[in-house]
Amino acid sequence: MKFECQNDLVEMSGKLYPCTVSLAMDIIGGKWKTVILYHLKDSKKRYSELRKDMPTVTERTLSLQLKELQKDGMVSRTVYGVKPPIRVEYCLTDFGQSFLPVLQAITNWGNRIASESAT
Amino acid sequence: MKFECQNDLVEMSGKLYPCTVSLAMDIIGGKWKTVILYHLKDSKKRYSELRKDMPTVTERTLSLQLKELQKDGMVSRTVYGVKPPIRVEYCLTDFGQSFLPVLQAITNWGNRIASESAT
DNA sequence: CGGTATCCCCCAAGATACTG
DNA sequence: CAGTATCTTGGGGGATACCG
Repeated sequence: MKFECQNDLVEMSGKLYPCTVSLAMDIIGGKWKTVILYHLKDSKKRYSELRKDMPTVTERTLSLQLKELQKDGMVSRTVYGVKPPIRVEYCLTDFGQSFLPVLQAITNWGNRIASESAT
Repeated sequence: MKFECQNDLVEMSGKLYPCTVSLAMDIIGGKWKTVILYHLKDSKKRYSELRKDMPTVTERTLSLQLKELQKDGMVSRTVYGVKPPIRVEYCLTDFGQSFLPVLQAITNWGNRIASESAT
């Protein structure tokens, strides 16, 4: 299995990374981002649906992480209505979709760890 | 692209995770772990070689992250010699090797981001 | 050579209350 | 319904000096 990352300094949105692996991890790192992306992988979801999918994340954190995912172009946010109760839907962008192969690899690996340790 | 994670509470080494994606990210999350694993993917490396590969990480952090990777069974540490100067080699374990497909996916994705933004 | 020890700072993330 | 506002805390990570 041979593969290489771009192993020079990379600049992106004003940040410097030692390599492209580092850059990628800055976008999807943190405790919750991949979990959010996982729950958006097959369909758009409302905010309240994400909360049900992830009962252990706080509102504040979910909100902040969604904002960062938007800022990085991974997720889009669409508002329906203007007076409360409004409806907000989150959806993977095309760029977010490009992450799906990575997410699948992470998911497979995580499943394998859990099942092997359950032996 | 259809795939599912084990979406129940998972327990691992005394920690509780909401799903297996979360579990996987706890092992490889953080600023440096994937970068370290990247530099170990093809061959074992000495501590000093890793330092050269990653000039922007501090000694303390490199040391701490290597310890966590060992604790999680991703990396093995072998010491040669007993009196300074000693030689220490770090190497992916079999479990660490199982992470390579994920690392490859992350690498490809990171490269793609960097090249597309460089347009 | 391959690390620790020490000190410090920032901020990710939790808890809880409140709002347009 | 879909979030902010506030406050708090743990610990990840940096800088630097030192050690077996």
